[in-house]
Amino acid sequence: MKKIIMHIDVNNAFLSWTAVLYLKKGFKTDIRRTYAVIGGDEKARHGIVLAKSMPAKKRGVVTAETLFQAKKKCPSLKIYPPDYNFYKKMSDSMLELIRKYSPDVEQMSIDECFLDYTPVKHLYGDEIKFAYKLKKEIYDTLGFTVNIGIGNNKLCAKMASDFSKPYKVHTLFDDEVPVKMWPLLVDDLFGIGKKTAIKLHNLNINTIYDLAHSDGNYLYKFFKNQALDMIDRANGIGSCEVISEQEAPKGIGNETTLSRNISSKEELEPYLMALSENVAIRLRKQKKYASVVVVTLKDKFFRRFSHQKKLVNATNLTEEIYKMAFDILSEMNIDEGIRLIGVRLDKLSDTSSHQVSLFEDLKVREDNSELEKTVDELKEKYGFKIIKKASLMDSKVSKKYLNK
DNA sequence: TCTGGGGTCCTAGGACCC
DNA sequence: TCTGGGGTCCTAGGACCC
Repeated sequence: MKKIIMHIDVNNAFLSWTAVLYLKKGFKTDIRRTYAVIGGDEKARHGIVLAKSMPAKKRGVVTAETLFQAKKKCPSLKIYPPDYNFYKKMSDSMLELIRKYSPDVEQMSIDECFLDYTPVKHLYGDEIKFAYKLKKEIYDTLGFTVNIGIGNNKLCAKMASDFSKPYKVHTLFDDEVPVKMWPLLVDDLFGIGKKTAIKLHNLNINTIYDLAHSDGNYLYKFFKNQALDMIDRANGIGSCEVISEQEAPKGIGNETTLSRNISSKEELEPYLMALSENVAIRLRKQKKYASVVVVTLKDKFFRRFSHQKKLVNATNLTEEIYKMAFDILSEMNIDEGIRLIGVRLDKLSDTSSHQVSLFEDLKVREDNSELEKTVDELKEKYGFKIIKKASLMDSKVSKKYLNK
C-alpha cells in the first residue's frame, strides 16, 4: 500500500522567527513585510544573507550572498542578527505541535520535518484538508507560516513543499510526477547541486524529464554510483520511511572565520584551544568518545584543506583533543594567510575502549576525566565565564567562545 | 566592512595484509 | 627475478544539504 508522507517546511525560517521575536518584544513593524534580511556581523567577516523577507527577495536578494551585494540590490535593506536559541525554541514548539497528531515525525533540520500520515489517516481524514488545518494551526498558535508538501515518499513530499511559497499546500503523488516534476530543471531536483547541474547540462540533460529518461550505463561513466540514485530521484523514487528517533551525531565540529587573516601558528593556538574546548564539551554532553580529530583551514583564496589523525584510544578529554589538534596544525602549511580554522571530532563511539598501555598511568587519566566532568558541571551551572583554561586567560578568543 | 557554520556521504589513492 | 589481486584501513578532498 502506498504511504502518505508530508513535508513541513517553515517559510524563510530565520526571518519569520525573528519577526515573531520582535513582535513579541513590542516591535511595531513586522519585518516580513519590509526589506529585511538576517545576516551575520560584517566586521567579523560573517557578513552573508542567512534569510530574506519576500520584499527583499523581490529585489533580487538571495540567500548566502554577501550583505554587501544585498545592500547594493536593495539600498534600504535592514539587517537583523540571528538568535539561534530562539530559533531552537520555535523549532521545538512546532515539532511538539505536529507530534500531537502522530509520533511518526522525522526532523530533517531546524526548520523542516516529515510526518508519516498513513497510520493516522483514519483518525483525521483527508490528507489535503488536514494539511490546510495543520498549517493554519501552526500560524495561529506560533505566528509563522509553513509550506506543506504531500507525496507517497519523502522525496516527493519534499519536492512538493518547495513548489510555490509561502503558506501553501502542494501534492506530488506518484502519478503526478510526470506532470508536476518532470518539467522542472534538473537544478531543482533534491540532491543535484551546482556542480552536478552544470555537468548534466553539458550532457544536454536539462529537465528532470531528461534525467528520468537517461541511460544509466551512459551516466555511470560520468557520475559513478551517483548516476543511478539520480535517475531514481528523477522518477520520483525515494524512501518513505519516517524515522522518528533522532540518530546520534556521527561527528561534532566547530569552525570559525577569523576577523582577519592570520599566518602565524602562535596566533592560531588560542582559537584552536577554544574550538577544541567547544567540541569536547559537546562530545561529553553526548556521552561519546572520539577517535579521529580533524583540523580544517581555509586560506585567503578560500581554498579549504584539512588534516586528520586517529587516536589510539578514543577520548573525550579536552586536553587530549587539543594536544592532537595542535600536533595536526603543526604539520600544516599556513603561509597563505588563514581566514578560517575548525576542529572536528569523527568516528564517535560510546566507550573509550581504553587499552592500557604499559607505560601509561591510568590513574592520571581517571583523575583528568573526573576533573573535566566537574568543570563541565560548574560551567553548566554558573556559566562559561567562571572557569577558563590557564592558556585562555585574558584572551579575546575565550571571551568570544566561552562567555555564554 | 566582499564570500558562515553545522552536518552527511562518497571517492580515490596509498599502505598494509594475506 | 619484468610489475597478482582482493580486502581493509587511513587520509584528503569534494559535493551536497539546511
